[in-house]
Amino acid sequence: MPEGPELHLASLFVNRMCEGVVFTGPVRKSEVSKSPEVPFTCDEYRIKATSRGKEVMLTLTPMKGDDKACSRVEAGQADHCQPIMDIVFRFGMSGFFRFTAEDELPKHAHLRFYSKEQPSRVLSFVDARRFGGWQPNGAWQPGRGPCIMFDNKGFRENVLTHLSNRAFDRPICEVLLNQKYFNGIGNYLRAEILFRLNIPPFVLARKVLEGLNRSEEVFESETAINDQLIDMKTCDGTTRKNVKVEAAADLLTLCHTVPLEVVNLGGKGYDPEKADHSDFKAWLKCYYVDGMKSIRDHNGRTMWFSGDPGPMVPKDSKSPKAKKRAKKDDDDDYKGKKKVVKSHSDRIKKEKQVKQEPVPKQLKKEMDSKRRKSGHKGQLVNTTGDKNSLAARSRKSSSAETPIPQRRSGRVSRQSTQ
DNA sequence: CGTCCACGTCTAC
DNA sequence: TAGACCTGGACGG
Repeated sequence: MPEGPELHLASLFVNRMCEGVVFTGPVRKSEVSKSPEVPFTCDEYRIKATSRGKEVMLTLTPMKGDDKACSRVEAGQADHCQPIMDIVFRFGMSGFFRFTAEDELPKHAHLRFYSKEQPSRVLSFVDARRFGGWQPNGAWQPGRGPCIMFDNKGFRENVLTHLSNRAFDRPICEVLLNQKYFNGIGNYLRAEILFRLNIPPFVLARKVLEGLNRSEEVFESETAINDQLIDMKTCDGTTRKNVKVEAAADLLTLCHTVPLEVVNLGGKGYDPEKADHSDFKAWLKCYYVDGMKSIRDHNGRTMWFSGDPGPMVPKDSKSPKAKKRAKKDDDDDYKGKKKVVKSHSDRIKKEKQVKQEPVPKQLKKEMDSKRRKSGHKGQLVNTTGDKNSLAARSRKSSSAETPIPQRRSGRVSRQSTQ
């Protein structure tokens, strides 16, 4: 669940679940994880979370100060208390937090915090792919910019004062993934943001950004930004005439407000496993939506958009295979989700499972990743056309016109949120 | 069974 | 600017 909104929602989740919970003992790490051990143990401590861009910080705070047994794990003996431990997490492609009973640990729970109750409950950092990780005694990663959601001013300043930097020589869609300037934007957000403004993804970033106001004066009130100012998608984004209106809908503003929309949806944001994912899917107007085009950028990441790709399109760029899914994941298969428990005896020995080492690495994996980046030449793909039948819709019409977001095939028939 | 794809960084030629 | 790092779901044969 890993773009800025998901990281923030994760911090809210931790604070909600851990409110009033007393944790105890050492922090435990799975064997397979390559992230560091967390040298913290305490008889009684609490957990709080905060987020910044694409990072989450957990703060472990001992409850009774020094009189309790607090010691460094590595020291073995209780030499001295370690007052507070900050741990900074990055989620990679698949990280998230869960809070479960001790005997229901999720698969891939790589860092665990145990509550003091008798049947103990456990806060787990879960990360199937292990692209994520953590740093004990950590600080926000240097080099990442201000949070796009919660430091709007800093974020905006940081971009506009560095436009001469070579980082902005690239297409806007690629620069939006540069966490030095857009800490919190990820692949679905860049698509949604550019789509709202009808900005071609492969236009020089500097060109799109230069001339934006430093101060965003239209929005003096931070609070007004959050809710709903975002329906002014009709703005062109290329003409700089109507300052007021444009400022209200400029790219940097949307980099702030669009992610906040996801936060305000509640739920978990991008998380296909969850029932409440349907709200998020309904929110998407471009990313993975039927009828939108997609193409791989210079880094091999799929860019979703509509209309003109812009002049800096990768020549001979690879395009993702014709989409075929779209169909299955919506419609009604939400109801009978097999997502049920299945928690049986076989689930209990989680410890062991987490342990098993990856045996035969590389080889086939390399093949896959290789193929992705240097794959064959392809061109734009209009998902509507390619999905089931090449004829299908008029891929032409959707290419040059103002996009009319087509819902993904599935109905978002409300489902009870678990 | 196999291939392709995924919400992201990292570092090494 | 390629890989590397990983697991697993969807889909094709």
